[in-house]
Amino acid sequence: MPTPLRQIFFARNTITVARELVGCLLQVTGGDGGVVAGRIVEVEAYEGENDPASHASRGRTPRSEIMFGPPGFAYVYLIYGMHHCLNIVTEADGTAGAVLVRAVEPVSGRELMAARRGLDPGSASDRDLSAGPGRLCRALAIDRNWNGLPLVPGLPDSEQPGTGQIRLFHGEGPPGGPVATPRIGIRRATDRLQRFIDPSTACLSG
DNA sequence: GAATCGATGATCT
DNA sequence: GATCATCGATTCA
Repeated sequence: MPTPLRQIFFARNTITVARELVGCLLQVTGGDGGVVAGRIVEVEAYEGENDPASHASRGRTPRSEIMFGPPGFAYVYLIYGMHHCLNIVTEADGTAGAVLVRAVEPVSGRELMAARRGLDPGSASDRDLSAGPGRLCRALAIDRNWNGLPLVPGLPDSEQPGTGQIRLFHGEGPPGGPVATPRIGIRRATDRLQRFIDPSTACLSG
């Protein structure tokens, strides 16, 4: 396994980080000890107070506080009462920003992902397993207990009960670079091309 | 295959 | 009380 991405990777402009995350490997050790990994194929960049679609757009609140903190931590929240979304905090400490991980292509632990999703591993497509932020969190067994978990080595683990470990590794990006498109499922700032995808995969949401 | 719609709870006004 | 960075079941074709 190559060297994990370190905190300095995330301590940069949110859009730059989002672009460069496409193709990286996401490896998750669940609270149950199961290990799964996927290649990131779809992300969205959410900036701070100048991005109307961002949870940080109205300044610091109990929920958005994590986005203003140091980079390389998980921001996990519940949406529509039933789905979790995984974000990675970006920018320097004090500046808000995060990248939403919207889809991964399963690389290992496919059977465990299918079991967690309640699908038959034989007939489920990669897209069924982990395309879409809610599906992805389900397949990776991530819930809001993981909020605030460090995703990079060298930081003190927050030792949240019932959580595991997330690590990211450099990977092969798309040949022509990631493609920028409008973000999905939002109402504000829909003109911004801040969704980045690997166009060569069938494992995309939306 | 495309369109529609309900579930369900934290967050913010 | 309205909103929401979603998903899956259902309906119609």
